[in-house]
Amino acid sequence: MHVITRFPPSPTGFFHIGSARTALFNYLFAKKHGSTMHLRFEDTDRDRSKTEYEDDIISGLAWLGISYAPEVTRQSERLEKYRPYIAKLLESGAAYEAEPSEGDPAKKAVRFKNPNTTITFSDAIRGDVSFDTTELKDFVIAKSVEEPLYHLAVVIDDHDMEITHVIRGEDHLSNTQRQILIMEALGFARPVYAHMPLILGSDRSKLSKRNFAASVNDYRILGYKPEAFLNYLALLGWTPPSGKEKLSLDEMVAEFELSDIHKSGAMFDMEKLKWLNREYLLEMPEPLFEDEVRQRTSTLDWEMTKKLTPFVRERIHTWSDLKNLAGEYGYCYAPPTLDPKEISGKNTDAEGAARHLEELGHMLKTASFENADSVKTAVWDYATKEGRGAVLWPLRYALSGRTRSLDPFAIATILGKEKTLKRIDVALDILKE
RNA sequence: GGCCCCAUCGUCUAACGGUUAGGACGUGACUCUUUCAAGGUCAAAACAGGGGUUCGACUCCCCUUGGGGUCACCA
Repeated sequence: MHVITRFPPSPTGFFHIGSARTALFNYLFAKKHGSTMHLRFEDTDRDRSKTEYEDDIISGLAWLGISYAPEVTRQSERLEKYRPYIAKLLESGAAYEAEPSEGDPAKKAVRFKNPNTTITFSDAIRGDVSFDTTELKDFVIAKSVEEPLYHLAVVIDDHDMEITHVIRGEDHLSNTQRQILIMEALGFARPVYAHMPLILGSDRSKLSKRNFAASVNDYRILGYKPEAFLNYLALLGWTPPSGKEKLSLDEMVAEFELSDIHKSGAMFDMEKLKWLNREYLLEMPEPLFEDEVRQRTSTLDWEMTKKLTPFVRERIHTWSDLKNLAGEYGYCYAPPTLDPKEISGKNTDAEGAARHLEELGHMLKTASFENADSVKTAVWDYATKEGRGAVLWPLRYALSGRTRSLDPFAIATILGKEKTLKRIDVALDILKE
């Protein structure tokens, strides 16, 4: 099948997650058919269009790994291309110059002469859809003979770019009738339409720019991996035939079909995104993961953070969970302040805690600190004999100064033998006071 | 309000006339366990309502209800 798709954002706001999914599906479909997607900025509204928004969209696409044909088009740069078509419509009587333009009284707006018919088109996702165009009246298609408006520009661009499939949000469903009307007046062939369901906010309404984290860039800042975010986006409104929930971009391409896109809107569930992101974090190769952690914790002592990393890896969902590292695992970076009342825990008393810590100190002096297991092996029999709670709580507390922390074997491994023994001594001194 | 689209657990979804209506996230319990997580096991949780069609409807048709979109010289 011959396929050419396009992603036509209007640079009037930051890259929205709904737009990102539209881009993704257009990319997937094109790629699936050995074709490419075209990026086209719909910036006929010069007042609202900003280059900073273009930049945001471009960098967002790059972040997500969605590629497109190298030649990017802008409607603002194609103004002269539209003129002959407007002239043609005027000439054939399909359109006429009407009242003065709102912005400029010297110019006349161009209205499309509505034939008042019924337009029926077949949507790849929804089947046949019909509209009676009568209520559209004679709608305006250009501010003047040289300033086309959205519907006209889209139709001409899609024709010139030989777009075969228009995959866009459901919010464009009722726009389609206008565009088909123009298309027919111009004698253009119809593309295949596919109107995707909308991504809904937690109140089930359209995810607007006012909603929290509606921009792609928000997710980069929140510390999500682009692969995970993209994967989640794909799942909102599409289920691959394999039923897989975790799939790479290439796997998506292989499985993608328009007919598998859903019809109804889907709420964005941050919790599931977090879960998926953790899955991606967990499967990262060790060196890559360490590298990311290092870059994101540059203010901390890397020697220590590096040792902490394997334990942290199990516990984070997004990179931003790393922000709390110094707080959450402060005891790794600096000796804790101990509360004498907390040292013993609830399974023993101060006397017992002191006895156990003393004994643990002896055992750990000759133990291997190679890894958490080796530390565990050194003290496990003793702890089991004396009561694990009675032995291990004082140890863990002596090392962390926290009622909640990593397990004592992990902490000991991270700290190393010297610091571990030192902290046990400190705790003992406090107990003896 | 007119027009259009949509309707399965709280959420994302599977089912394409015949299933104890399945899975995932989340939630709860239990387990593991020195704490907190993670892990393991189990559980609760849905076909919006009403009519048809059919031997048989989550699946097909109609109506109602509900939700959403759209009605610019924005895109």
